[in-house]
Amino acid sequence: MDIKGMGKIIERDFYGGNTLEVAKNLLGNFLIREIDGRKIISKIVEVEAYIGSIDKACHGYNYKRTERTKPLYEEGGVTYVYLIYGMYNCFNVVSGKKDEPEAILLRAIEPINELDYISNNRFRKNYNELNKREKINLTNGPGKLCKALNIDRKDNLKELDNNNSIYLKFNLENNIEIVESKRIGIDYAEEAKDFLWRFYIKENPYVSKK
DNA sequence: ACAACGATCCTCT
DNA sequence: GAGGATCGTTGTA
Repeated sequence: MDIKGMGKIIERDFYGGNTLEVAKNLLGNFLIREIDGRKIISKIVEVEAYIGSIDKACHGYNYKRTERTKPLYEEGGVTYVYLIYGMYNCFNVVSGKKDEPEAILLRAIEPINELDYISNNRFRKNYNELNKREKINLTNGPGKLCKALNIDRKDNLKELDNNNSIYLKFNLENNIEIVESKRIGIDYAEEAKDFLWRFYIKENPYVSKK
């Protein structure tokens, strides 16, 4: 399948940079999910940055090391997938340097192809059977996009490269305006709840919250 | 061994 | 906007 603007794979050094910059630079690029013999393509439209050294919302705050937080300490370029509320998976791209617990949560994507596959994962029916509300709710949240792409903890701690089933590719025709705002669902995080570390593509209909 | 919690989502009103 | 679902992870003992 030919996708307009699709460039080469995003390589490991890209993820190793400053996490806030990497987060913004992810927007507009393509997420590729290979599963069940398919290649599902979507566009990243909303992300949040987490930086453990200074961020009370980060699972690796104050360099906390547990079984769960292990992936955060890897050199940027691996996955971090965890279960939340006993029901939903959240997918992160680990960023920054080794031993610095930093990652970027993917909060929303815009589906490009394989719409029936995504629709069935989410609502057990084909895309043309969805109502307007269901169509926009396919992938506009961190738990939703994992359900849509069939991502769970089996996908944790994997390199984001061609040898694995999740990786990114550049969008050579990326032309977006970025909005910065407060992150969602971290009211407990004291001063960190006000950090403007949520980034999304202005006016994109698949963003989870304005 | 156990209690408390959570980077969410869905269904109401 | 409010409330409930649901269970792995974590801290405490």
